[in-house]
Amino acid sequence: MRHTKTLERLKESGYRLTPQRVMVLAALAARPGHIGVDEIYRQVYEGYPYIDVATVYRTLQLLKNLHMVTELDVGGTTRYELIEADRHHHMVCRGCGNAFDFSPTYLVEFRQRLTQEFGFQPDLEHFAIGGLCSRCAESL
Amino acid sequence: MRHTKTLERLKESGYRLTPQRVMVLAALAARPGHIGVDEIYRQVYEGYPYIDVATVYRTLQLLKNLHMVTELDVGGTTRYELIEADRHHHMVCRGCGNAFDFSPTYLVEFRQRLTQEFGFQPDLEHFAIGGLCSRCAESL
DNA sequence: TGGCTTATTGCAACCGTTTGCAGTTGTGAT
DNA sequence: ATCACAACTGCAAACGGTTGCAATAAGCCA
Repeated sequence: MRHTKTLERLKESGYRLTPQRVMVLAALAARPGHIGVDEIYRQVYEGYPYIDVATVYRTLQLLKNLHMVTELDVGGTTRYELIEADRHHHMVCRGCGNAFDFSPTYLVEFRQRLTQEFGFQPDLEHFAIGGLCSRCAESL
Repeated sequence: MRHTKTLERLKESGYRLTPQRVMVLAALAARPGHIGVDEIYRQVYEGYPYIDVATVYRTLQLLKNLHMVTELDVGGTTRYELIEADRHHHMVCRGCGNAFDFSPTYLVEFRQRLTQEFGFQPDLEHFAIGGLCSRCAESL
């Protein structure tokens, strides 16, 4: 169970461990990578047809605030991913829609300059950048 | 008229110069800075009550694709801005919601590394980053 | 175990944005 | 000036996501 620790953390944070939340987390854990709300909803629905989309959205919102999932905009559709130990950022290709990872070290210089020169503290935890991957760039 | 050139460019690109489009551009030009769809809609409505929100959205989408406006997400609400000669990026404060500008030079190192090491070509034209401005950071 | 409190849920209505469609209108050619 | 045609519009319906509310149930304590 990849999400057992996440469940414990939820409880420790003072939130209730409802079946709906467990099932949403199970759905997130079942499929590695970025998964859409509709997929989560469908999977939970299989085991519990009384589930409401609103609950799925509220759960995802909660998990996002607790930094347990990342919200990621992939070509117009919002997708979610369980946060694992190894933090990374995303490059989302506007050609094929795939998401690639890159290390936070790529942004340290950028962050430093904004902080030093403007006193601005950028949110870079869940940072994603659009663009064109090498394969799609070739096939143009 | 700050947007006369934009109008000409629209026509040159093969798009029709409809009254609705002219009025949307006028609304964008009337107020400097970032402006919301509702404000644009209301202002156009004053002079032409048959205008539909869908038309406003479609026009903004078109102008965005032609790189004549920037779309900017300021604390959950989407805002638009006419692109003028001096390009800049945005820092959006999650405390006060204000948007500050910074020069594209801040991102050259970041872009170079992504391109060289992954072959990924990031879209940085209309780049915005969330965070906390110095004033809001102080008052915490 | 049972009862209390309050977070959480399902429902339905809502919001901002997008889309299909049939009618309209800008534009370029005649 | 008129015509023809595709681009464009307004409308209404749809979409993804959010919110207010009354009913439910998780967690805690006795």
